[in-house]
Amino acid sequence: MNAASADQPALRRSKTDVVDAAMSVLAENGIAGLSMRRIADVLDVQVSALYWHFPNKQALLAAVSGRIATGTDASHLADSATALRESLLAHRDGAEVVSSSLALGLLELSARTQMVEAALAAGLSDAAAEVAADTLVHYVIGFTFHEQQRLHAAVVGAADPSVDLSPARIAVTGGDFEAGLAMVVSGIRSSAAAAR
Amino acid sequence: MNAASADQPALRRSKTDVVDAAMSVLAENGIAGLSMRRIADVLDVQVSALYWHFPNKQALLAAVSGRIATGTDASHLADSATALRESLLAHRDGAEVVSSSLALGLLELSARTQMVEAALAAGLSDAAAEVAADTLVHYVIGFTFHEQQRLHAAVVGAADPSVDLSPARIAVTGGDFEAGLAMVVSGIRSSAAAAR
DNA sequence: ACCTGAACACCGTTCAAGT
DNA sequence: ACCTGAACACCGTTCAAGT
Repeated sequence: MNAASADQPALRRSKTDVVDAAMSVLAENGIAGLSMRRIADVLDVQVSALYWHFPNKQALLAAVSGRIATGTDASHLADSATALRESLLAHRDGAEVVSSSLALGLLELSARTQMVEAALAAGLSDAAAEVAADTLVHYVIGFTFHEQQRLHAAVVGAADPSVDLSPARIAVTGGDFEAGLAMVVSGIRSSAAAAR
Repeated sequence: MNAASADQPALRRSKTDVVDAAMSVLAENGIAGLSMRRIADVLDVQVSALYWHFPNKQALLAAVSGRIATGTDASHLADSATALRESLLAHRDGAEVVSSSLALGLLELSARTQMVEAALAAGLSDAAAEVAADTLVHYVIGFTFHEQQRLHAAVVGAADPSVDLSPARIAVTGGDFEAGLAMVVSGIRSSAAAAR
């Protein structure tokens, strides 16, 4: 017989376990299916148990956001932006999840910190570097959010049929991101040149 | 006695009436409180009646989005962006409502069309003009979305206390938008110069 | 310290039936 | 053509109570 017998009190879950479960629900069901009940099911626990670990759903979502937007090290503006975009793309609805936590002030983006440093190194003033970082973050999240919602709409078939979902158009998206990014970065650089 | 006596069959509602009701619920309760039941209450109608006018909530939201992002005429990139931003700011949670309809391909932005034209006039190629317009739209919506969620968080008190909500910081936001906008526009212009 | 069980006050959507 | 009434399958959150 096993040391853990069948009538043992149920094993304790950590905050980490709860976030793990949330990540797997997100991967399988997307943000629309990321409910407290489904997370509880994965953990084989009552919904109310989750509220011992997190005060509410938004706090749990903030922890999930932290898992999605992992720290990266990049010293150039474009590299930080690309790294942020890749971390968002690596998880279903990543941009939307991160966007909500960010807007509520529940998440600090390491990519943003890197962008501020890169902007300072490029010669921007403190205030301009903050603005530049926010501008880049907004661009990356906005673009990726839009892209991920369209991908999901394509799968579900909920989108307007006039939306162009042809493979050629989808494939081109990566290039569009980089083209727009180049414009934003060049604008940031020229604002440094203007201040010099 | 009035021509419309009390036992008359209830008066018919138009699609316009439904959207009107949705607009007033949005103004009073925000997007989180914009439920089909509340809209039905305003119209003094059963929830199911709304489904005769709109196939689902997203379609109704798209109509609401059309009301928010009203057509404007501007011939410069920065003017179109500012006009779009102002239309979003004029309605509670305007950026979030428009963002979701846009991502699902259920809304055409006249501001975006104007931006494409302005970019072409500035000398961009067709493809670059599309990218430029999308970049600007992402910037405007991302910035305004973030700003409106923070304003709401400030009212509700749901935000992290470390978030700086001092009047000075809030007042400075308008300037930050324009500073970031100037960077993006300058980047777009320089991409035209590079292609020349 | 961590969880159960049950309840509260909601959701969006469907559908037969009425006028 | 437009709406009612009722139901279905969900939500997030709270709270007394258990171990």
